[in-house]
Amino acid sequence: MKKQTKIKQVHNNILDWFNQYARDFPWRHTKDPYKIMIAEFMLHRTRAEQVVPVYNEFTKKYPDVFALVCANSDDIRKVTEHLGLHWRSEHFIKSAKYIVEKHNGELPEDYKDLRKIPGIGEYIAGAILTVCFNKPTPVVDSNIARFINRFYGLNLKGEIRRKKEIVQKAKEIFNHDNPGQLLFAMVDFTALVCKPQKPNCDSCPLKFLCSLNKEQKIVEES
DNA sequence: AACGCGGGGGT
DNA sequence: ACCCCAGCGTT
Repeated sequence: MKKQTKIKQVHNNILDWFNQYARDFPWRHTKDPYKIMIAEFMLHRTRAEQVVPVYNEFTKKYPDVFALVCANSDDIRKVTEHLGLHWRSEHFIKSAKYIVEKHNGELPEDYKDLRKIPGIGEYIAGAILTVCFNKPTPVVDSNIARFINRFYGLNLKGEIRRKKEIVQKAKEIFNHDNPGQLLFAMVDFTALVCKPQKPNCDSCPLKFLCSLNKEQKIVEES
């Protein structure tokens, strides 16, 4: 068997796992950056299953940024209100106006330009770059941060998401020829296996590489 | 670095 | 009764 780097094994094991256990969501069938942006606004601190019907209604009603920019703000609010975080409905309106005015309705492919769009932060910018434009970019949500902290035994505490060590590891992980698929795989893996509480270490495809597994150190040393 | 936002589902 | 969720903007 060919020797692989650790990061290659992480990629292979995660993607093999993903082939079998991937969740299916409507925004995973498009690379339209507008729709990815809409999905990510809705997924902000909100469960994916809860977003599905809202996303479907929203994208049917406002299929592109030009439809959205013409929309009535009360109508937008009605579609999105039962997602909670009510102030988010302003993001839909402000981002659409900004994209039409500054970018002629096209989402930019540049990180700094994406970050200037109202409501788009580090995570959403990274998600758009990886999923829509296939540009390797470190994408760190709270789940991926937790995974990195565990897997590499960093033992960081507090607000770890933006810490240098976490971002550096994320950079290595997302340096991949299909970073968008890797993001979806990481999201599902950290939601279903490497969960916040009671992770399913027994069925984990990375258990023999993980710092939580004490046997791993023996394997490495032998 | 830390906090508020928020309804809804899981445990 | 908690805890957590594909984060962002502000302090």
